[in-house]
Amino acid sequence: MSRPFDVVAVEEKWQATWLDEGTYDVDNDDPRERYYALTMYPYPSGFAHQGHVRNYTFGDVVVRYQTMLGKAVLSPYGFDSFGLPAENAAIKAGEHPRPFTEARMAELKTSVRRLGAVYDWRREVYSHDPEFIRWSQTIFLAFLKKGLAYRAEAQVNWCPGCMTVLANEQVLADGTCERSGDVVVRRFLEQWFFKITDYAEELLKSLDALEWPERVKLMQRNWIGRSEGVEFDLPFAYDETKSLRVFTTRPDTGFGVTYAVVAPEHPLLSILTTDDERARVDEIVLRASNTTEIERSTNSSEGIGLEKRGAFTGSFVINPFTKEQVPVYVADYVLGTYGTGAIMAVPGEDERDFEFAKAHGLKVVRTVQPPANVEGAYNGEGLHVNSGFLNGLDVVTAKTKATEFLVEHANGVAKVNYRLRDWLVSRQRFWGCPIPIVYCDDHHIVPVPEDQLPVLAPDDVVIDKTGQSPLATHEGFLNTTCPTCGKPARRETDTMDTFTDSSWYYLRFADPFTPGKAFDPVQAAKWMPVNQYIGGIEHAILHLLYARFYLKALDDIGLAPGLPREPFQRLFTQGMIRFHGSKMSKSKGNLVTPEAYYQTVGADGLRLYHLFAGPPGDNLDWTDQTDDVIDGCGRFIDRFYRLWHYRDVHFHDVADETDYSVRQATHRTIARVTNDLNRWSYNTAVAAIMELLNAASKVGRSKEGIEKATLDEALDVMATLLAPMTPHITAELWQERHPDRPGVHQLPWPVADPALVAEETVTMVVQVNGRVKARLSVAPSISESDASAAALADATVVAALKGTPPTRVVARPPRLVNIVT
RNA sequence: GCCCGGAUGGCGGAAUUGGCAGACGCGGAGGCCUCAAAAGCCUUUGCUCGAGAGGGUGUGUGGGUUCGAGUCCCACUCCGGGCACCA
Repeated sequence: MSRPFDVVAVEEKWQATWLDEGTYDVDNDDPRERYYALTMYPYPSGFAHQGHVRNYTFGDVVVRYQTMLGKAVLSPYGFDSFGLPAENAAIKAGEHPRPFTEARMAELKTSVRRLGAVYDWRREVYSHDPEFIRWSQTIFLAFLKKGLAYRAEAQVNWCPGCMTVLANEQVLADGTCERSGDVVVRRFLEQWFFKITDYAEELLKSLDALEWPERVKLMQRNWIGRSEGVEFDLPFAYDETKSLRVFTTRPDTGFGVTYAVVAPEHPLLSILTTDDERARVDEIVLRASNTTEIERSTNSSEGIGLEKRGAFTGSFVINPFTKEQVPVYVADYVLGTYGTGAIMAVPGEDERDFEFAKAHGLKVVRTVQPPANVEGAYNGEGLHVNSGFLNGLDVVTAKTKATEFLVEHANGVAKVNYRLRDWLVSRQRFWGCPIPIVYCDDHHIVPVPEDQLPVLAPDDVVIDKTGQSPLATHEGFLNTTCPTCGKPARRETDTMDTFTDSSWYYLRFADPFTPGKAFDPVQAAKWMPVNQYIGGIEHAILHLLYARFYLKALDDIGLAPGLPREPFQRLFTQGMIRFHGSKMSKSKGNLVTPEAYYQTVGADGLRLYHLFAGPPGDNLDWTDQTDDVIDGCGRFIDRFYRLWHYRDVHFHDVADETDYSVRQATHRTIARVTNDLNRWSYNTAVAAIMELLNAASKVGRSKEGIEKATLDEALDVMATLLAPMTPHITAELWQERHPDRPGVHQLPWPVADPALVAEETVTMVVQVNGRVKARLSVAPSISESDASAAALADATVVAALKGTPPTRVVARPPRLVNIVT
């Protein structure tokens, strides 16, 4: 592309200006109305790719637009710089992860600056900064003190090859480790947890008030998984003083309980198991303990070996509804970690119970009358049958009655259960925030005193290819003394999940200035909550849930007084970029870097493309046509540049009707673009400005020409509207024409003149039997009868009617009249 | 399997409340400028019948509600995403 101006020079000039002058630095005591715009801080993966470009373009439009609306906009930048990829890359290169990570940070920083995205760089944070680590550890210890952090034995995915715990995502579908290929086993390990389950109800309830995409809220609701039911006792048949406690959401189906099931991990299992059955039960328990949860579920979805996944224990319990004895089974389809780890099985109304009953020849009793032709389990609405005192009742009523019955006769208690589990934060990794704990033989778990924080990982670690946690083998780090008694002690060698860093970084951004504090709540409160959070949909659950939990917990332990309990008021999730159909990512080697485009269409052209290509929330396909569209965006900027310099424009002196129509278009564009920006419809905002340029250009270049003031107004408005989107060229052109005025980005956002937005005449469509026959120009205030009369008087309409009298005339003035014959 | 979202020209997409389908852009066709090209500019472009005026048809498929449906309802197909034994 040949451009009418030097793109690179213009863009570099303004990038330097914004950076040197700190144009977008904001102080905590700024008197203007506040706006906190935050783009999720990135994992530093090197130079930016199109996903970053898209992300930071959207963020930058928000920052610049809100600034022009007169607000003090907080726009910080930082790095989620701990994490597995750096550790793995460092192992591969035989390097320490820090220089590796910092080199990638420098690269990404170069990229975002070159894009023209503006930040208050004084507030930059990164997770591996010793100061950030200090406060992450302080928060951990505060959680510990208030009982929100605890240590417990947990079943984890353990890779024997890597000698470490794996996250579920790191275990492949066939149950092997994604890195070493070893078969992953389940293992009990002492691990640190955060008590996020204490907040399940609040996390669920306060979702309602958030201006987030509904699907993200829905995903979180499902993840939390609230369910209401009853917990009650099934007495042992041989000894009614003992009982098996179960949880159900369907107490109304109690008459259909034909067996009970306990999880392989259930504490009463050995008591329930008779000698005759012990061998078969042990087999189930062994199998379950060697199988990951992923495998367990894979088996079920493929329907493999249900009869092998459970066995009779030899014992019976009494169904409190029927007083009948029912057998107790052990099966791995019941989870030890949910509810009471035991269930009442109702094969008539529960599909899993039905399948299991079929495989084991157990009795099936229907308690809710299903519609005709239902074969298997039926869990829908219906009237109760075979259910004693519940017969004839609908499900809701029967639930209430059955709950009352269980409360009275079976130690029943109404109970709410959540699918959400406590957050396991221990990672057997090196490149993360060390957990600040010391283990002493006498004093057990001892927190590292605050004046000894931060606990930093030593630099001279050997990171070799075994993948063994380097901290556990580093004698100098591992061996310490007990802060309480001074005797030799061991340090905790696990690090924290990196999601802990991203759970509070937004608070540090709000106030990284107050010495001796992670953040001063009074200062942070000036910015919080984040008004607009922008990021990828892949963080819909974990990051956004953990961050919500953190802020609530910080408030409850007294570290965040006066702050809101929700961090992110408005959330926007942008779509992914796909490259010929598959996800664009570094690991797939299909990155399209922005560098080449900076030379041709510039950052402005590339930004315009990302804004124009489609709805910001939709996925974007990078195809063979993409470069053509990007060139088109560059051409648009060039056409704007030429019109700005009156290229081929003719002027006339006295404004006429055509000029008036240009003025109308100008003000209507202000209204449209403002509305579009507020509703995240950047693609239509760009289209509206293109239309205005087309219209002004057409009139200006016509033989009759244009009045200068009219064209200048249109051009100034276009520059202002484009300023958040294509900041470089608009800043340059504005400075050129208005050297004495403030820069375009310091201007107030334009306001449309209502008189020019209002329409004097509108096109009214006349239909005959729903087909358009005529278009009439009418006043917007036209009455129903006038509209009908005008329609019926139209010659084309009369011709189309061919004398047939209308049976009905539907008038919807001023847009439409439909004549029905 | 369950739960969500989506399907509009050759392509990306627009149509905010049920009221002119296809804004804007890409691509295509024709033209102007030029010795020629690039760049730029102009015209045109859903499909189809017609020389034309004009007509028919058209928003994944089938049905429905309505004077009127891309938009609402029912059933289905395909695509994308989330969860995956949570009792």
